[in-house]
Amino acid sequence: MDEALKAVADPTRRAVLRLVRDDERCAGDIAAQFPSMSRPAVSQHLRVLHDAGLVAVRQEGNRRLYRARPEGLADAAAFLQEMWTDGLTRLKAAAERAAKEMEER
Amino acid sequence: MDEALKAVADPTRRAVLRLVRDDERCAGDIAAQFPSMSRPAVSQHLRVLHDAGLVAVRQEGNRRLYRARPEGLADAAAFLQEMWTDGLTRLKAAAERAAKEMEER
DNA sequence: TCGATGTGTAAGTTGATCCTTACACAGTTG
DNA sequence: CAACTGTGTAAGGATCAACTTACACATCGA
Repeated sequence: MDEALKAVADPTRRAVLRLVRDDERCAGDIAAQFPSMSRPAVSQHLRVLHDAGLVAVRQEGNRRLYRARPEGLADAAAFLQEMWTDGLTRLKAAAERAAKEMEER
Repeated sequence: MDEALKAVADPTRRAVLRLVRDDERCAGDIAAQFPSMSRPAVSQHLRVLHDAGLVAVRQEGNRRLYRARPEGLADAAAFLQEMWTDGLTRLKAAAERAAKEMEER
């Protein structure tokens, strides 16, 4: 989970994930979306995503096709859900308690 | 959002967030939960969390009281929601299409 | 006012990240 | 077989991240 969150904390990698979420894409195709950085840099980002279990690879002839593996985000999503949703619920409850107290004076 | 995800990618900081999710706690109290690392180290983690908007601080006399700020996770949670929930939906749909194709042969 | 308490900040070390260029290598095509 | 394509890996540099110890400061209590 650590690895997944760290992987997703980088904006380039998030963009890559969005690219391969709907369609399988080959490495060069992905790299072409990032003209500001070298192809090996993108290749390394793909490696990080793969090591974190966030993408799957499939070789087809000469190319490597990547696609997103949403399951890899399960734990990270669970944590954020816990902290965010539940946290907001508690915040709201606390705010309501506070409002009530104000009223009672 | 970058900052929030990076902050949350560290296991110590996630533990800190859990600690201050329900109750306000003072810095020393928090640091005491991590006997394996120095107090300044925890103080620095608190700074990172604060800079990322994930905790709020309040001074009370001598101590500083921290509490979680779930709103700070909004964007990060939205991204994971998008990648994870939607991604799984798509995966499921794809699997069903594949099953149908198998059947039709 | 003075010592004790609670915390943040400075400086420095070590290891991780991110990117670049150069290179290696398999598969495709003529 | 030879040149071409598509991609990963190696090596190195610049920056960042996570600690540690030492220190600075404000507040509290006698």
